[in-house]
Amino acid sequence: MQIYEELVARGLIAQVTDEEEIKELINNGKATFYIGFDPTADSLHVGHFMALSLMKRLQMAGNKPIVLLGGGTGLIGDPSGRTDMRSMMTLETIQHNIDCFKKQMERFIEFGEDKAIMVNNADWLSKLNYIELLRDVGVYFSVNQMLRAECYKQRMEKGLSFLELNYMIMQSYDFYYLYKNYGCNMQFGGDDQWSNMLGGTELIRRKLGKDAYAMTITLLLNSEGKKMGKTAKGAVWLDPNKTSPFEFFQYWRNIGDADVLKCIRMLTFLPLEQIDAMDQWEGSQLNEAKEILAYELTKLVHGEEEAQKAKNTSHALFAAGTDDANMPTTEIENEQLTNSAIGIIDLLVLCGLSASKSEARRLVQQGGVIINDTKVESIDDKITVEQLQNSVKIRKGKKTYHKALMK
RNA sequence: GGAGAGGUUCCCGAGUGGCCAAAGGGAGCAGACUGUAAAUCUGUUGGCGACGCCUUCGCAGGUUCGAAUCCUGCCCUCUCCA
Repeated sequence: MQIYEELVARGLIAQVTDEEEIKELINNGKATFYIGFDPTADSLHVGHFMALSLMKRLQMAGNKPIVLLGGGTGLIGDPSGRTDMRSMMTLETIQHNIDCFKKQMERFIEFGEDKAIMVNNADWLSKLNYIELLRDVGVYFSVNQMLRAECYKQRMEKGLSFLELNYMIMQSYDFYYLYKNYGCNMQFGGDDQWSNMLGGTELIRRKLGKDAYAMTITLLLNSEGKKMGKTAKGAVWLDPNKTSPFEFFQYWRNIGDADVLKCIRMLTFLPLEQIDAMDQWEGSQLNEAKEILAYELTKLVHGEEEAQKAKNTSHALFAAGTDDANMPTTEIENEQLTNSAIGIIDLLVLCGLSASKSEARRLVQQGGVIINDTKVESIDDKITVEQLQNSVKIRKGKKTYHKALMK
């Protein structure tokens, strides 16, 4: 099976500008393609991960990837598919985010001569001259068409600033620039980037009379149509300091039944035959599939050792219910004790298991706190130094475990 | 620039002088049921030294015994006109 066919089989392709041509290019390793990453945060997330895996897949098939860091476009902010404007970032923040991105990317993609290259669009975008740009590039864009673009739909109600409207032009210019200077003939990206990407192919056609291609990756949606890779607290990050390998593992371990196979297919590098075999699984057998998914992804992102650890912790907690060394731990200082003990409410707050004492009280009153396998019955319960010296296992709800011990 | 509408708690959205820490829904959290799933049901969702007190309804002032609600100024958004 060739790479294009594999991408289709994995359900990764959302839209393409010219199927035959793209198939021909990537199946024969003739594509030089780019994917843009705007430095919107100090860590990559699952959406970026998908793009990077696609990049890796194509690289393995002999194509040449260009990672484009959006040092310039990040200054503008992509309005695509958003209901409100992104907050403006300072140059320093953007630079910091770019540095963070670089480090994480090097884990996935091989950079170097004849391998992948990395560029920053600040290098050319920030040098543009307004009047020149308007005359050279601006003429080729129809405002009427831009406003009709799907990605701005939501913004037509809430308001779209001129700054943001220009995002599409910048991204189109990037493609044009890379085409001219790096022979980049293809752009990939999330499906929400479709309009922006078409802007680029159109610009190349109009300015150079050449064809370039674009292809989008299916957005990872769950069976309810919501974007995956997000929790109530925010994105699932690839940075272990923002989302620990265990949390990361658990996120995938707890995926809905209806979404497991799709995720395995789209996100892992497991052979398709093996995945097709899992397709038959039903009911609680899916737990096994979820574990495979969680393990594979944790391995890709955090390495085999961390993946194994996360898996062990998960087993220890949910299967056996015993203690484990990898549990998040809070050390209690002497000053935090009164009469050689600490109230359960204070302890919960201290460990970050509750945002406030009120929340902690509620939690206890609703029977959601278990200490060392015993349910806490009263909000006045105390934990003594002796207990803390041996370490105390706190369980909040069904899935959150924490350990507290004396420093 | 002109005319109109509007900014409410995590989000949507009610409330137009006291009964408002603010309806309803969504989302979250906890409990039951389960397979660490989904669906469903129940409770809960500003803070604290908690039958009380403090902070919150765009921002800053003012009127009043009392303001999310009335007045003044400012900021922001949308719609129509230019």
